[in-house]
Amino acid sequence: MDIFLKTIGSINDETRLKILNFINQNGEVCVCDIESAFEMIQSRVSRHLKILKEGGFLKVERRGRWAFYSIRTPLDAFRQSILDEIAYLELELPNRKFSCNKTKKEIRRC
Amino acid sequence: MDIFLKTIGSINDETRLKILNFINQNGEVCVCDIESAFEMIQSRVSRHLKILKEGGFLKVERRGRWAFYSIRTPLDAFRQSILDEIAYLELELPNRKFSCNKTKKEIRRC
DNA sequence: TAATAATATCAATATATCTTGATATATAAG
DNA sequence: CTTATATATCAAGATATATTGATATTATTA
Repeated sequence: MDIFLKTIGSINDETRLKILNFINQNGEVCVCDIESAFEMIQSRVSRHLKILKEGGFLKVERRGRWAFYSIRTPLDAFRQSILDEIAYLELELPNRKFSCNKTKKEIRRC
Repeated sequence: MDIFLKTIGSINDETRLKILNFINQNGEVCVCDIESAFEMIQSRVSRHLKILKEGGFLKVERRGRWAFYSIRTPLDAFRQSILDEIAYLELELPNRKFSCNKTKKEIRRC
């Protein structure tokens, strides 16, 4: 029950739907990717990512200075059906900007 | 998007999960059935039922003094998957009490 | 080791949602 | 036609969630 409500609560927000869809389309992204693409302040992005992670949709992997967020795999059927439903919504998503200070080598590894 | 958020918002509440599951198990119920089974005041029940209806999970049919709520049919695959997921949660549900003032004839019709 | 960059967390405020009690509406019964 | 019953809606207060700016933490670079 608590897990279910945490899952549902995590997608009960327009900003998080867009972020989740953005990651679903772009694959692994770091916090600053979302920050620059959505033009949101860092603390806001970080908080939303945390909520999506605790909702069971995202996983995070730290490499160097960066925290790379991506869709959790394997994803259970229920969360996958939610993800599919969100993909249908035709949300207006910003383009990825690659604006954080990664070296070419670091970007290549992403 | 707005419809999606309304759907998600409607199940983002412990009380509504229980009410939805109660209706899913008991079939058509009137407001007072939920009122007595859950020992909740009427305005609270009425409000939650409205939200579940607007979330696309319930339909309502007025017969006589009563408003009978039931799972909307046909239910789309996404909402059905949510309903199935909720059924798995093993929520503690109260028993139905049949305590409102229906005549035997009226109860028979339910 | 000091400075910088990326991220996380906290406190304050703003906004949304839930609960309650009061009132409105509609139907049925006396 | 008046009263009672079932339901819906509203306003006020309580609770939860979102946003922002400030600060903390961690890894990297100079």
